[in-house]
Amino acid sequence: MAVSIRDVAKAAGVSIGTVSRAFNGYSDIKDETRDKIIRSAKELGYVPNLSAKMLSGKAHRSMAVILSGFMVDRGLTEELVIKMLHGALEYGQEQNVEFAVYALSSDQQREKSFDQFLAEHSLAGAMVFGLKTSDAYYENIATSGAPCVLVDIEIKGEKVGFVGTDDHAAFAEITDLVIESGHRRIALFNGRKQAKVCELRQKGFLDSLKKHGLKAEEIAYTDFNLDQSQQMAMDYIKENGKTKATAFVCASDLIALGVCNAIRKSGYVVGKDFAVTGFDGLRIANLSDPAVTTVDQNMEKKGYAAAQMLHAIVEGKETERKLLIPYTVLKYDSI
Amino acid sequence: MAVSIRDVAKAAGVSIGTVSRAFNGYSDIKDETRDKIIRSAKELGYVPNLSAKMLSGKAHRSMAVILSGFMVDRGLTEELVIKMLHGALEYGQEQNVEFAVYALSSDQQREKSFDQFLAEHSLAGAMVFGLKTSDAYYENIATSGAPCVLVDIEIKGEKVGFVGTDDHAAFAEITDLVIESGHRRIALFNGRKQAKVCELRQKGFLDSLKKHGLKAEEIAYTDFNLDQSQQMAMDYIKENGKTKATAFVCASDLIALGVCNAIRKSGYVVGKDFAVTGFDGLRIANLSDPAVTTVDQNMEKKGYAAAQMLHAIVEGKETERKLLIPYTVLKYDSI
DNA sequence: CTGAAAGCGCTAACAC
DNA sequence: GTGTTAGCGCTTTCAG
Repeated sequence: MAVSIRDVAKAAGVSIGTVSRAFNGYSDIKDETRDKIIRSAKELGYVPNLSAKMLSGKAHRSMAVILSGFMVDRGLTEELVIKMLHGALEYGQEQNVEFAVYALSSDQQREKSFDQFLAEHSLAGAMVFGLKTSDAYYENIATSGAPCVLVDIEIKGEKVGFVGTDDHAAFAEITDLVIESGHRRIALFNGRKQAKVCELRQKGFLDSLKKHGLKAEEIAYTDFNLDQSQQMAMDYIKENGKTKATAFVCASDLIALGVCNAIRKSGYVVGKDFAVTGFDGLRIANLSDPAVTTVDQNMEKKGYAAAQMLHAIVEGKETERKLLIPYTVLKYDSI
Repeated sequence: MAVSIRDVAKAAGVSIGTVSRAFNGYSDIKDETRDKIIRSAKELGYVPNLSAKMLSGKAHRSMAVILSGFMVDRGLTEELVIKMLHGALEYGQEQNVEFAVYALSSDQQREKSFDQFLAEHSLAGAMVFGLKTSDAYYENIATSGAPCVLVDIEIKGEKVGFVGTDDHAAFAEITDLVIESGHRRIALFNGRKQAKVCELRQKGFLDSLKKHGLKAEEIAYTDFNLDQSQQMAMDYIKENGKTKATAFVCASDLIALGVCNAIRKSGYVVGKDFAVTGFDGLRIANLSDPAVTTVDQNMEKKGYAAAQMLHAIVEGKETERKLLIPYTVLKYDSI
């Protein structure tokens, strides 16, 4: 058995209560006594037992970042996940609060409710990333009384917050850009039809077209997947050449890169024969040649803001419950 | 206060001991009683308190993945981190053991020893990724009695395991490839001089050259960083043109991509005027044009294997304590 | 099969 | 200032 507070007390010749006080920064204790206790503790290699601490009321109450669907949607948005984590964990380090990261599959969410998960892990709250409307927690969180901040998917609830991007505005803006560069026949290569963000992006796309008196030349749905979008674009270009859409507005950078590949493989030049835009601001979009015009979601900021909002909710502070993080349009030579 | 085992006991008209037994799958309990208990528990929304469980000896004992330097080395190897996590967490889901992920800075490692961290979080052990020899845990883990598996950096210790890549062999192999493609004046663009892996890779490089009766044309050190390597390659090519090295063997894909950019910006063609190789098997290496010849470390397998090894050590099972995961040479048109 | 009771390590009154 | 003690929620003997 590990060394406990009792061992320290014995070694220092005091009672366990005194040891406890010494460790919890109480002032009503003689410096001398405290020093002696600290010294004995160090010698014995005493490590306070968190479980016991929590049990006796002193909630350590850390927070968590829950990644939903992390194991399923492999490789889609690794960079976004990492950036979000960087942001969230940075906030944690700055404020000296600990964030543990967990990946929870749909099945795991079904087995154990959001509240149960938090309770089991003695968590004061969690921010959730990657949640889909079909996930068990989607319903779950709305009715849970526990502090929760969602990234990129909005749910209303007692202690629930939301941090996201104005997908509609961002997408309208990038579509505007394509139109302003002279294109009139424009196709949308969207992500999954069911996804909330895709719905918003599509709406932004259509609203921009409407504003300019245009109509969508084509709307296609993909799995946010490079190979698939490449194949679809390949087929489309083979069939139509340059007689139909001359610009491909894509719902993600991965889709856009697939389209770029298709254009090149079909013997055309990206940015000259066809315009392509992406969405996300992934590094590869910039490394591609020509660099793909895209919208940087500022995912790191989102992670940071979500952590901050969660912390505020947990602490019972007043805070905005809905936050849209400014995006950045990155215009490059692909249009 | 949340509902406790006592409430359930009262509701079901039994004692708390019986409730405990019912929940822990003991056989010596009447089905009828168990059903009643389960039902009451569900009605009351009972959630077992993990802290109490642990305190009373029943160690829940989950494991952790500790990311060292995650907040510092931003953007370097996101893809590798994610792949490692995918592997480790996949093992966790398969075996139904929970892995929590923590990011610990050098400072945090200094504040609290590895053992303390584990104890505080009631962790049975941890796998550590991204550790450097200068990190506090490097010394710490060797003397710790706790189960630990390190990825890509070897430490010996009582319950310490290692999962990595045969960097020496891999690097010799890719250098062989460059030589076989006809190059004779070959430069190494390495990573940080202090890094263990860089030492090994350099050795592999030199051994391959020696085997073919060649000598290094140039050895340069970078920070595993695209911009920096690009600048260095730029300067090198501007100064020497094609009169010196005609091939750049790089210690990472990021370095290689920087070199490729430099070659292009200098008006030369990658794979024709100069050969370039990378290391890591990042996706961008493949998306680049021409795709960069590289070595896939199979990071996902490493993560999986590390989780598996850790689990075995924690459970006290016999297991290999050192594992080199096979790498895959990906030959493309950059050489 | 089930109840009663002794802790697990710690905190927080309450004494002295 | 410091010792004493009653729990926190749960598991686990030990009786019956």
